[in-house]
Amino acid sequence: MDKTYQPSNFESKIYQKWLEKKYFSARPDKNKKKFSISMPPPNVTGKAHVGHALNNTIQDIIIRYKRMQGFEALWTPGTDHAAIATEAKVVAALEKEGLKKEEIGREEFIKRGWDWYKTYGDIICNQFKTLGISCDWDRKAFTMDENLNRAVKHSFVEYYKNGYIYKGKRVINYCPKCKSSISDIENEYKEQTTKLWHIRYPFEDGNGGIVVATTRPETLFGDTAVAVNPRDKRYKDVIGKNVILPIVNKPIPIVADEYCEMGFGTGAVKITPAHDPNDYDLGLRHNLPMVTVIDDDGKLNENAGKFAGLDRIEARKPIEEELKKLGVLVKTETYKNKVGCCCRCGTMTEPKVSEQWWVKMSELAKPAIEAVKTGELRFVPKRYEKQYLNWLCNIQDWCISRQLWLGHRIPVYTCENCGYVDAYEEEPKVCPKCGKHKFSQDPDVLDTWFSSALWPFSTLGWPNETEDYKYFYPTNVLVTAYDIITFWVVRMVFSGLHFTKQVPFKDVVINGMVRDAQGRKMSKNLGNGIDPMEVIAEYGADSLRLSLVNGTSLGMDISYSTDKAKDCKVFINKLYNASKFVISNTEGLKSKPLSAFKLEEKDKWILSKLQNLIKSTTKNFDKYAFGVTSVNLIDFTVNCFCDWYIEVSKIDLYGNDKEKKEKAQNILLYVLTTILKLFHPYIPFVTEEIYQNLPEHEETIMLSKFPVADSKLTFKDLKFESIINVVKAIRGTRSEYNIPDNKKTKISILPVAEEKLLKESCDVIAKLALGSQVEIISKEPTEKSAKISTSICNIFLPMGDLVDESQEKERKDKKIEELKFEIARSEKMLSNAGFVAKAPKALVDAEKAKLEKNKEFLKQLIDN
RNA sequence: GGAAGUUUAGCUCAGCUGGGAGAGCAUCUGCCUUACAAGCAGAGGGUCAUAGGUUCGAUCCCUAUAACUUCCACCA
Repeated sequence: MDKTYQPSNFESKIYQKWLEKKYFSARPDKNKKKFSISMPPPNVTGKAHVGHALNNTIQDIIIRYKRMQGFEALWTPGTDHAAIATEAKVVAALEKEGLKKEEIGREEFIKRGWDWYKTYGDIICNQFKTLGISCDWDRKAFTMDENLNRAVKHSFVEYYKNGYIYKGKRVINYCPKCKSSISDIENEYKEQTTKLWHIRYPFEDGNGGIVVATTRPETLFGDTAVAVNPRDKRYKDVIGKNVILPIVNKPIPIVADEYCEMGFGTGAVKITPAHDPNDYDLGLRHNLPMVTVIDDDGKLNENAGKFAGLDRIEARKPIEEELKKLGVLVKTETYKNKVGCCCRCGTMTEPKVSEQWWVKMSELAKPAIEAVKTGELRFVPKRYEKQYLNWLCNIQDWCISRQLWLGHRIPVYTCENCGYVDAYEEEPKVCPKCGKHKFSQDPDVLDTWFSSALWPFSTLGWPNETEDYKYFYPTNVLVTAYDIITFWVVRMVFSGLHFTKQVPFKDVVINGMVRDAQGRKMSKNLGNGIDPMEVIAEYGADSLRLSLVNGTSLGMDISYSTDKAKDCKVFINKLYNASKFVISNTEGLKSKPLSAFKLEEKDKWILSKLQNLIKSTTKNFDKYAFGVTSVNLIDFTVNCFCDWYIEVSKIDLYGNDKEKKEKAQNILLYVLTTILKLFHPYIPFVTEEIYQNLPEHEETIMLSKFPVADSKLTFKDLKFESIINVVKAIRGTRSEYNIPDNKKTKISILPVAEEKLLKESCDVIAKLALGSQVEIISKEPTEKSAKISTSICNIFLPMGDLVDESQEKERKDKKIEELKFEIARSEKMLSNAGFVAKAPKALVDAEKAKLEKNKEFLKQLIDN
């Protein structure tokens, strides 16, 4: 082993070995229980970020834990083609070459897409590998793979034949930059400061009129009515009349509709059915014509007259000028509102009437709601089920068509001869209606989430009933961030329930978002993103992994800075060094069962604590409470094992008693091995590295058996605790007297209880409390000493003239005060009739015992 | 407008079914003690956001308030 912990020396080597030995691979095995996870597939658009690292670390902890418990543990990795995002990247790459996608054509563009998928898919997967995650890479899937495409087509056709998919015209969100429709959840509302234009629409005689307030003057050309509230007295008399649409000079009606809020603006709204979802509905109610004024590029079209060709936003200024000129611009005011933006590119989306493919949601949503209500599907933490239910209970139909080239093409074909339209899993050869052979396929592709929705089962071979599918499906747990509950979790659940009649996973574990040290979102604009690869390069993958989960609680956001990885590296270094100590002192050891040895108090202490640690680790892992578990593991390693047991063990290791030495070696090795195994899911590399250097070990730690608590190694009444207290008391007093650690002192102990224990522990006390000599005495020494009282003994540090009488008195008085306070507190509690009557008996008894003990201690203190 | 979350040490956060407030980092003091100076030992530091309530007992449960965050819906 290296002198110091240097992760880069072994991490990639170990990973390579794991891969070669196929430790990650899982195959159906009837003799074992299975445990399966499908990895949320990262997009092939970019590099891994810290969020991926967190998400994958959690999954890896789970899967490694289960694998060590003997489950046939499958973790399926893969990537997502992210239709819209990838298309944008490929378009941008083309632009650099001075090309447009139309110029190279659909086929060539798709080819370029595949180059992209390959390159970036490999990049992100390789980055994931450096994290040390143990997914079965041989099963790596991609949402555009042929078998997944088959699953997409199969499910589409199934939905289609059963009437869940339909084509419909309505207002959708259209991104003029991506040149595609997007679904409602992809439309993000962002606050902006703009103007509110108050425009007068004159009556037909050219006088008066109605003033409307709008944030979108450029849609004026598409106005086909002005609406007012029917109960609005101000406009009672004008309903049914016409006003003249300025610039266009066209009469449009004033209609009455509850949609108008009387209190807002002037109470009158211009209605543009082609460019606003609410206006569209209102238009339908009032039978209004629809006039489209903005084209697919976001520019005004011929209906805007001389403004045609202008960008929708840029057109505002000249339109304002024109309105001013016409004398119909009443006023403008600054105004804050929210506008829909494309979640991929941030461009303001354009509500647009168009014909798209939809999935009818109301029926599909029902079983998905039930699954949570019955507990078949469980969210951890539970509160996230509200987000899920809230969305599903108010669900709208899902717009699944995208006007893109990358992605799964919609398998709907039209017979060019008779016009018969249908969905087909395989490209149709013969028209079932007319028998002719020429078809045209729908040009659109599917929303990327359509294929992701099938992920947990399509990656296992569905729609075929493969062995994998039968054995591993449904998966056990899904780990994902809360931001895609609606995008993805919901859709997997209803798709899974519909197609496989089962929930695709039992537990949904929600991890938080990783933010920067100030709690801000990591973003390119702020430049505050942390590259996990850089963290790994500097501190190692184990440190990164541990730093992302240690001390966190599930579902909470994490403010991350690389300092955390540094802190973890410091700890791992500690573990590494402790291991080196154990290994160098157990060379060639043939271990024996610990029952073969006569255990002392210190041994019982560490062994009992370890059994409790095993129990709590298992319990917490089963609850997905990884944050608290690693804190406990670190605490035990540092504060029990390193600080006390290792130090104490040196007495036996370097002493002359052979049996004691062998016992110490066995216990050290057992405790270390157990710690390594408990820690392995968090820090797989370093634990494997150390494990391989142990005098006894199996082929790999990752397939070794996860520790189980041994009741034979669990003891009650851990007396070593009082020795620890003695040591701490001496150390404290030494520090009080400013005795430097390089100066040892004589320690005399006058027992008041546990005399045998104290006698046996003289060497321990000498070692840990820097005693030049430790003696058990039967009466107070005559030498001038500092005196320390503990519950089992009085301790004397003979220091001659250094002893400060007032300090001594102060310490004694302080201790007496403390005890008196404690006693008063206990007496108060016990004299409270309510407490004695209602509190649990064990608690009352414990309080009584404590009171007695303290009273005795106090008496002893005062008497001496 | 609807919903959820957060508020605990200087900082970042833990705190399981209500029974004496914890960690890491930072700070101060002393030590190169043969696993570790990336270390060891000791110390200081908190009205658990505020106000009520329930309870023998509240950081924890309930109500209200304040600040911040997130999700959903969205007013021209």
